[in-house]
Amino acid sequence: MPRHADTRAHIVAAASKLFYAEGIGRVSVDAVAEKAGVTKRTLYYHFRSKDDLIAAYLESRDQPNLTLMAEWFAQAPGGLEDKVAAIFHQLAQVAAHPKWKGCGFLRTTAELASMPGHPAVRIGARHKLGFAQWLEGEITSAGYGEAGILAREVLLLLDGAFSASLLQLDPQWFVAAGRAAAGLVALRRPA
Amino acid sequence: MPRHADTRAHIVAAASKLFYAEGIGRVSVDAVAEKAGVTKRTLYYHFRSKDDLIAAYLESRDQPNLTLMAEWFAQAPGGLEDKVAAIFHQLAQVAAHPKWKGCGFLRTTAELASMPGHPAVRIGARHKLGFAQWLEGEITSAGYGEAGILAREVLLLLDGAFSASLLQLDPQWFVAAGRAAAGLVALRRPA
DNA sequence: GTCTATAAGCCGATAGAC
DNA sequence: GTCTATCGGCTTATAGAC
Repeated sequence: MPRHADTRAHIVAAASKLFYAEGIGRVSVDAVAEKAGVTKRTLYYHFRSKDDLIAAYLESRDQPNLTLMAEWFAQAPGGLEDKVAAIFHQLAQVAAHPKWKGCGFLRTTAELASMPGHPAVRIGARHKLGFAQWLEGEITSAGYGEAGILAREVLLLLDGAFSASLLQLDPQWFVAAGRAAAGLVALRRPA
Repeated sequence: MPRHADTRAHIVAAASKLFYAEGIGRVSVDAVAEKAGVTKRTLYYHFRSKDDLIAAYLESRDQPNLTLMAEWFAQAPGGLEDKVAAIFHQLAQVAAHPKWKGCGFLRTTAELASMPGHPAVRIGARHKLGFAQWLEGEITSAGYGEAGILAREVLLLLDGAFSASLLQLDPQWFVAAGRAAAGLVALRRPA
């Protein structure tokens, strides 16, 4: 058990596992503290409130998730269509695991829909826009047109696939979404 | 206040308003009973548990929501592209209202992600598949090919737009999704 | 309308580093 | 000694159940 330096990081890691697995509303601060191996007092020393802890949870997943998708994209062979489709195919693999429970950003913001100004909602919104902006850059680099529109269309299909796969418990929705995304990309292929 | 016959329906109506506005986890059974004007005793006479009440909430929104979208589709002028796009444009209008909080089916099932067998999740899954099947029939009637695939692609864009509009608080995502959907439909236009 | 469990959040005290 | 990070226990509100 770390004594001071990375106690905060340990708490965030414990919170991430529980919040993702159960949903933020079903996880108590007591449960997070117990999982992290600290007392509630210590937890409240590092975080002002549960809401702050929720925001830290999403913040901690922002860059890792974007990096992972960027790696899938970069390592996929073929043209832009194939690289975009690769993100969906990798997600279909991930979604097949029993512990997969959809997109933590979407689920968390769905739970916080009645609190529009919540810091975690802002972080979720920024995360999704960050993905679209990164993808827009890749589309532009590949020489395709209407990069901004196209990147947003892919994001729509991605979030739709997160929702449908979770609801139907069927990762094949990612495959279907990937095909649709590749089709939309192909529509803008430069001459 | 109704005395016996449709007490159950009144409870469901009260629950629907509260669950949609606040999320199922943030609404207590007490709050539903008070809003419905019944005692908790009466509520537990009509529903075995809060989970049953949640399932009844989604069940009560299934047909009305499908009917509404079918009406938007039927009343829109133009070809299949225009009729599909009309659903998205109408939803953009609805999403502009301050009380709009996304799709109740998606938000509820997101909250219940850790309970895959929950009756409300099954109802949500059936609702979305019902939409896709209805749309598949319309696409087939219009003479377009690959109706099943196309209907699912439209559903993916629809659910993506629900997620993005809620997260970014921007109904324009429905317009963007509608354009993408119309594009995918046009790809399958019969010769 | 009462019961019991549990939620979020707060306070008094203290061990160890400098 | 002071300051930082920790702990155990406590308060108030509210949950679902009967």
